[in-house]
Formats: sequence, structure tokens, C-alpha cells
Amino acid sequence: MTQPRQEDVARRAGVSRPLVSLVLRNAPNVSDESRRRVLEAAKELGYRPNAFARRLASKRTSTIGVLITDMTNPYFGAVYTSIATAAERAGYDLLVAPGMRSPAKETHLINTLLEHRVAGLVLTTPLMPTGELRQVCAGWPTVVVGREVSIAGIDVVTTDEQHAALMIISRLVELGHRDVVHITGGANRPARDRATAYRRAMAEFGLEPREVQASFSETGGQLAGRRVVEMRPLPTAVIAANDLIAVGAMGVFRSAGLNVPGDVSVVGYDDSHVAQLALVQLTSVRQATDRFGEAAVSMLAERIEQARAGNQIQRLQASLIERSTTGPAPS
Amino acid sequence: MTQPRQEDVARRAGVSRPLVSLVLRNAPNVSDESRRRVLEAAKELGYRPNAFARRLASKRTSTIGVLITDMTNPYFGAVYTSIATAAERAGYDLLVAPGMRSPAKETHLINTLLEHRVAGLVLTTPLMPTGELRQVCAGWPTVVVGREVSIAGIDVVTTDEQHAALMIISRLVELGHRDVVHITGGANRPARDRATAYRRAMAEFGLEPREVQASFSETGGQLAGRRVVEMRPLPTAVIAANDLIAVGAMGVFRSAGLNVPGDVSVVGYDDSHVAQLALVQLTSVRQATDRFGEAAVSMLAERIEQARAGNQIQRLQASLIERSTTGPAPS
DNA sequence: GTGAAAGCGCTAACAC
DNA sequence: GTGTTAGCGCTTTCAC
Repeated sequence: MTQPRQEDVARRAGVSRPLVSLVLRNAPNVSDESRRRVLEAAKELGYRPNAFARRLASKRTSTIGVLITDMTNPYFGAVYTSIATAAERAGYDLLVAPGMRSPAKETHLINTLLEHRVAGLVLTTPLMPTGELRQVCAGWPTVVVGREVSIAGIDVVTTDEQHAALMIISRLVELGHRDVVHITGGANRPARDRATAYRRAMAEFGLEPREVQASFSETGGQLAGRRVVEMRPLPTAVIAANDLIAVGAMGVFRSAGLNVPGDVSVVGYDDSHVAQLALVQLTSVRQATDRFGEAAVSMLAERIEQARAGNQIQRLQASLIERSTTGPAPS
Repeated sequence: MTQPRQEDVARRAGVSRPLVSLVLRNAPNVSDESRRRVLEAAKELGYRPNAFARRLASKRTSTIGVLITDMTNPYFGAVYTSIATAAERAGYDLLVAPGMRSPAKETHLINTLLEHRVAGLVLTTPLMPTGELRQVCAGWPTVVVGREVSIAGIDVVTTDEQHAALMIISRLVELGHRDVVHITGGANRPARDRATAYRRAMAEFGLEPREVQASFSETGGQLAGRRVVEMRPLPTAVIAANDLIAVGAMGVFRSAGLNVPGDVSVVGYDDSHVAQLALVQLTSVRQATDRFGEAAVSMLAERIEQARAGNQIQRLQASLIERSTTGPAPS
């Protein structure tokens, strides 16, 4: 099937080719009669503009390239939705490259976005090494979401982990807790940032930090939970690096005869679907994902439209959603 | 920042413009010396081909447009991953349009894909009306995933709901159940198909169907669960239209003093993350999402490359993942 | 093996 | 208001 072109529309409407272009772009100086005839002809022929020809001819590009690491993960889905909303409001189109949990392919995906001459990049790429990131985006307006990086020319929007840790711990202290253990999420950057924030916040309150390692999964949480159960003294509260870990640990606590939150309070992170289950009712940290997009797009727009240099970092405050896994410390 | 063009590369390498094109596309008849110099020059300049110019000039298009209704939903994430894998293996590029839970925008997204002159479409669009679907895809190779439609020129790959229902019910019958209630997922097409399949399968076993309506959410499951608890006689097994509904209903059963699976068995649908939680351990139906992509891409390729007409429908068999919410019927 | 010439379908100055 | 004239950056014959 071969698509009709502007020329075909022009012939059918009995006008010149560029006039068709004008009408289709809603240009001001066209007679109503011509406009009507062109639109009618276009409709009859099922004309659809060729996006490539259009982009090639009009040098202007108002498209932002977005890389989402793992669309299977609802957290990234939420981040994407936020970006898409903000971009639309700001008048940008989106070209989306969905990663497939494969960091190796992300460099290739970014290159593909760049070959499509996007005006700038918004990247969620928690795992890509900093050096590679710097290299592949060099010279292009770029915003990284959900990860701390300090690269000249790259902006960041992420969660204020320090604020989040202080928020959690001050609330736990308010509830009488003083022995709060952190189950970490391993060696990746976001997990390490959360652990650091935890340590600082504990110090702020004059409390002694204790950590247990886990991987970002329910099984990881179970393994870590067993280690926590064996700790002496038993902590009165546990902060997990994400909800899945929290759920895994909670299961172990309960089978060990511990009551949540009676004997031990549990705080998750992400406020995921799982946390919200009636069965789970997990107190959890909700990142301001719904504001990530706006922050990212506005910073990117500054770079694109005003050629701002340097690098900014916006740390957005998360909130604590209290459900039924946190309560007063046992006396 | 203005990107270097082939002409710049040619000048730097001391060759003609088209030669650069040949080298960059790995054409056979180029001397090693020229090739080396071109590649070197391209690298030094940081040359990146212009995807639009390339697509415009080479009429060939090996790009498939994919519409994913809701990337926030892990089910669609899995379907997407499957499509992406199959497309790569078949040598197709992907252009992805991520819907935002807004059926209204999907028509626009499909048009955008078509404006990019994709060779064909793979659509996951459970909610778009059939008439609109027919109209917007008219004349283009199209495969719809996860939904039964019968439109000339549109292929379908979906789950064999009849087989799934028979599989569940025969297993329940084997466990001694005869009174099996279905909690439906409302009026959308996939939910209705599941309900129909349930009714037929019950009839096949000479059993009396009973249905309760719910929406696709945990709350919906809770509401429906309350209705089930009031049923007399109390059913011994419940099949939910998805996992969330199942979890919601189960919570209600337990607070009503019913034991799962002692008093009532529960079967979910989707084998989602929630079903797999140690806390939940829900018996659930797993659709063959990992094979959806291959089926879709190969049917699409037949249409694109061999201009096959008519419309095929592939119904893939799901499997039953038995966990701890199903057991023998109470005696 | 390499270069010259034409054109993909559209937009954008400019003249009419 | 409308048509004319040039490209956008690349691929693709076809001679050399």
C-alpha cells in the first residue's frame, strides 16, 4: 500500500503542493475555500503526513527522548507517566525507548534516540556506569531521573534521601523506637544512597545504626529477616530498602512468633501496589514520582531553549504513608 | 549544537559523500583503505546518522509500531518484552507508543505510528471500540494482542480462554469441588470472554454456574467477596477474573472466619507479582505472554512480506500455577 | 572501487 | 492569497 502524498492532495483539490502544506499546518493566510477543498481532498484520500519528511524539512525538533529502564516495573511506569504528562503540557513530543532490564543495551538505545535528533534526553538508568553515561550523552541536554550523578552538563531529579530518612526515623523515635535496623538493597547506587542517609539520620538522633544486607526481592527480605530475628538485642523497628524486602522480612518475623507492629515495626519504600494490599497494609515511603516529570522537563527545557550549562540537582521530598505495620515501641 | 553530516565526514576522510554512505551501511565494494579512513573520520567527528533522512531516502521500512495501553501494568510490560524480543530476532525495529490508561488517546497514538510509516502494527488495546479499531488500522498490517476481535485484515493472538476455564474447573472437580463461583471482571471484552468460557466449561461438567460482578481491583474483590460469603449454599471454590480480585475476596473470606483453602478454594488469573508473594501464595492462571510476541511478530511478518490477507486468530494455551489457595473440597 | 546526479516528501523563503 | 524555488541529509541508480 502506497500512501498518498501532498502532491496527490494538491492535484485532487486543484491547488499547488505547498498550499496543501500551509493548510495542513494551519497557516493563517489561506482562503477558507482553499482550506476547505484541501481538507476534503486529504480526507478522501486518507492522507497522512510523512513524519520523517516533515522532521527532515523543518529543522525544528520539539521531541524529547526518554529511556525507561524497565517498563515491567510499576515504579518506572509511574515515572514515565509523570514525564509524559509534563512533556505534553510543555509542548514536547516524546520518543520512548523502553529498556529491557538489560543495561548493556541502554547505550544503544540512547544512541538510537540521538539519531532521531531529539532535542534532549530524560533517562532513568540506575545501573549504567557513570563514565559511560557521560560519554554517550556528551553535548546533549540531559536529565537523569532517580539517581544521583554529578556530571557536567547533566541535571538530576531524584528523591531527597536525607529528608526521607530523617522523616522515617523521627517518626519512629516519636513512637518510642531507638533501636532501628536498616535492611539495605545491595550495592547499587540508589540503595547505597538510602543506606548513607539512614546512617546520617540515626547519628542525628544519637542512635546507633545497624544494617543487614539484602537483594531487592521478597526472598532477599526473607533471608535478611532471619538475620534480624537472631539479632540481640532484637530491634524494635526495621526500615527496608523497598517494599518487597519489607514484605519478605515481615513474613519471617511473623513465623518467628513476632507481632508486627507489636514487637517490631516495619517501614517499606516505594509505596508499591504490594504495600497497599489490604493483607499487607505496609507503612511505606512514597517518592514524589508524580512531580519527577515536571521537574525533569522544565530543567531540560531550560537547557534546550536557553542553553543553560552547568549541572543542577533537584531533590524532591518523599512522604511517609503510615499504615498498620508501624506502632509504638514495645515497653 | 549542530551535528556533523556525511559531507563533513567525506571532507575529513578525503572521499566523496556517497562513499561515506556505502561504508556506513557496510556495503561490499569498498576498499579497506577507504573504509578505514571513513570510519576514523566519522568517529573523530562524532558522526551520528540522521534517522529521518535515512528513512526518507531508503523507502524500505522494517519498523513495527507497537501500542501498549498501560505500561504501569506489569502484564503489559511482560507482553511488551515478549514482542520486543521477537521483533529483534526477526530483524524488525520497534517504535513504541505507550498509552496512558486513556483509550481516548490511543487512536491518536496509532495515527502517529502510521505517520512514521511503520510497516505494521501490534496493538494491545483492550478497551478501544471495534469500529474505531477497524477504521484507524484500515489497510495496514495489524495484529491485536490479548483481545478477541474479528475484523478482516486484522490478526489476533490471545489466550485460549476456553482451554483455561476447562483446565481450572477440571482440576477443581478433581479436588472434589462442584459448586464453583466465578467473580467476573466487569463489562470489558477480556472479562466477558472469561465469563463465557467459565459458563461453557461448567456446563461441560454438568455443573451449575454462579457469577458475581466485580471491578478489576482489590476493592472490587472485597465487595464481591462479601456477596459470596452471603451465598447459600456457600460455594466451595471461587475463580476470580484476576489476582487482585482474588486477593480482595480472600481477605473477606478470612475475616468472615472462612479458611482458604479449607473451606473455600480460590483461583486467580494473571500469575502476577501479588500471586507470588509468600504471604499470598495464590493459585493462578499464567497466560503464555512469553509466546505472545513471537506469534504476533510472525503473523505480522506474513502480512508485511507476503501480503497475506484474511484474518487469523491464534489462541495460546495458559497454564495453571498451583499454590496454596486451592485444595480438596470440604466434605 | 569511486564519483555524479537524481530524488525521497516535506517545509520555508520569496516572488507573483 | 497563491505558486515558485530551494533545500533538509541521506540512499540509490548509473556511469566512470
